[in-house]
Amino acid sequence: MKNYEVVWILEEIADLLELAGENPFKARAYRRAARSLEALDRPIGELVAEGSLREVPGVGEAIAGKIAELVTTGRLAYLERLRAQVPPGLKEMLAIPGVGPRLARLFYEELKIDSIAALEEAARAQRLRELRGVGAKVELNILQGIQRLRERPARVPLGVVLPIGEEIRAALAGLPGVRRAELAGSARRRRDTVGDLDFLVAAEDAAPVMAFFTRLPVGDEVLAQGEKKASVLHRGGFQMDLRVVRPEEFAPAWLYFTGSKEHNIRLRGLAQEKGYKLNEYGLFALPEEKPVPAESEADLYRALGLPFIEPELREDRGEIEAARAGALPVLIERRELRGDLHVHSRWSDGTAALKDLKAAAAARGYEYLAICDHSKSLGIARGLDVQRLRAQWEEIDALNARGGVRLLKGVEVDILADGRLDLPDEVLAELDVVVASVHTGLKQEAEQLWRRVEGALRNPHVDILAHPSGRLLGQREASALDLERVIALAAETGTALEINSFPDRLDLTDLMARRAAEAGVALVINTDAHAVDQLDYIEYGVATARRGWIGARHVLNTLPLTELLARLERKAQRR
DNA sequence: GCCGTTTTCGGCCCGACTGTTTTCAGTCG
Repeated sequence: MKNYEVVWILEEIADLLELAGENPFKARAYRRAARSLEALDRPIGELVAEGSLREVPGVGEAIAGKIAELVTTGRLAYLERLRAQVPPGLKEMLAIPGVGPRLARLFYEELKIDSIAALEEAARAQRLRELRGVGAKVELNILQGIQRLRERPARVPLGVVLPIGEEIRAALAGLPGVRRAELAGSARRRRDTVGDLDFLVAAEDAAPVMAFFTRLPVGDEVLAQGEKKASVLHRGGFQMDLRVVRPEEFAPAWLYFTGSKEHNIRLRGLAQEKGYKLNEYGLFALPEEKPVPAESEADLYRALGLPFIEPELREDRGEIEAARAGALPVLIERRELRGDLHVHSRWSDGTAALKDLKAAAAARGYEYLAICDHSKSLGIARGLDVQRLRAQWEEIDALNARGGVRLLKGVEVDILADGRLDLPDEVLAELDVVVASVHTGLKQEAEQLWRRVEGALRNPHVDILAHPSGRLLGQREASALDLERVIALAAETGTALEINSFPDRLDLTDLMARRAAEAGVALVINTDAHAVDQLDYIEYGVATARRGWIGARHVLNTLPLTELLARLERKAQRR
């Protein structure tokens, strides 16, 4: 059983406990355990086998017992009892904005409503308003909520919302009376997808900022509006939230609204231990609530006895413990990258000429750029055969003769459905960089996929496995390939794994990249750019790496050119 | 259900907004 399957089940138990009207702290305990296990860097089965499950924060005797049952038998009697007790439709109702466990339960107990469809019908028939605490407005909101649920895109890729967020942030920052405007929430933490875009503004007078925000041309509908807080639905279907605070409240507010929720809960717990109260307005010494001065987030962390924690780490995935122990990682920064090792040109399905890519790389301060066009089997992408590949080398040599950014001869060679590579070894041996990837047969069984990838990893000429899971955000799930096995073999063979920066890939994910780095696997942050401007996608790959606790020492394309080439050569010579 | 330089029992993060209410419950983040 996969870790994420255990996590889902614990979350389902939490939902069901809430719907059953159980002690809410019990449900929270299951959620906390789920969060801890999500961040675990080992298979849960191993912990069960060695009896160390209870060392995981939030996992006590009862939950450990249930996980053990689940992992060893594949079933959980407790869950089955809960499922039998709570109709499945109640859980589905929780997805409707404005419907929580109490309302779902009320609808079921009083009106026997056990599905979204039945709820919609009852709301239309105006039967919900008969219930105590429910009026016409709630009924209307539920109908709109159901509508929105059907229309809304799930979470939106970071690469889509971040440019929008930055533009609006800049506009807010330019308003008269605004001292500061920043992104917060999951966009600031650089999660791969963003549910809603959060803005925080420091201003003495909130009214003009609220007025501007609720009348943005890109806004479709104002969902909520108070004196200092508003929510607007963006035309793209995602929600945008604004908070306006007084300038002296900015630091605690930014900390608070950046989250994650789980990180905040831990910080508040630490504050309590130290005799403080922490909220979005500041840190206060109890019992008289005397404010503790803090001009920055770093001041607040310091008051709690911690060093500054980078936003990308704030997920309660061990960063609090690491901070307390003085063991926070030094995270990679974009300027540390000396080149991009996976770029397409006009030679296959890219749009840019080699000379323009070279100029663009120079403009970004790079030392090298690997041209990795597709190999011939990818006909749809005008993949290169040996002859055209050699012709491309001539152009590369001519450009390199002029000095400046060094173009590396590379290829993105297809791992064919039968496991062979799409180019002969003797050709691969002549290249500076070989990136291998699976583009077809992504729906194969895990074992079949594994045999294909295993062959590529064991090939002495393959330097990098690109976009290992094959996922496309919002379009295609990760393949069944067992990435734990890939990581183990990549470590053994000295093959690097790619963090692909393309906004709908971000593959490896933050968590998998972290596991790979911890297993001693070298990582490469690439864009997979098919156009000049896409070289800037590198920002999202760097963000993913940072969320994976990764520093420059784990990443091959931080190496100077000669060291990089020596490192790539080393694998080929291991045989 | 978890957890403990106050604690093995009694707590468990905290506030804004909304809607239905005459003082608060539910939801959300």
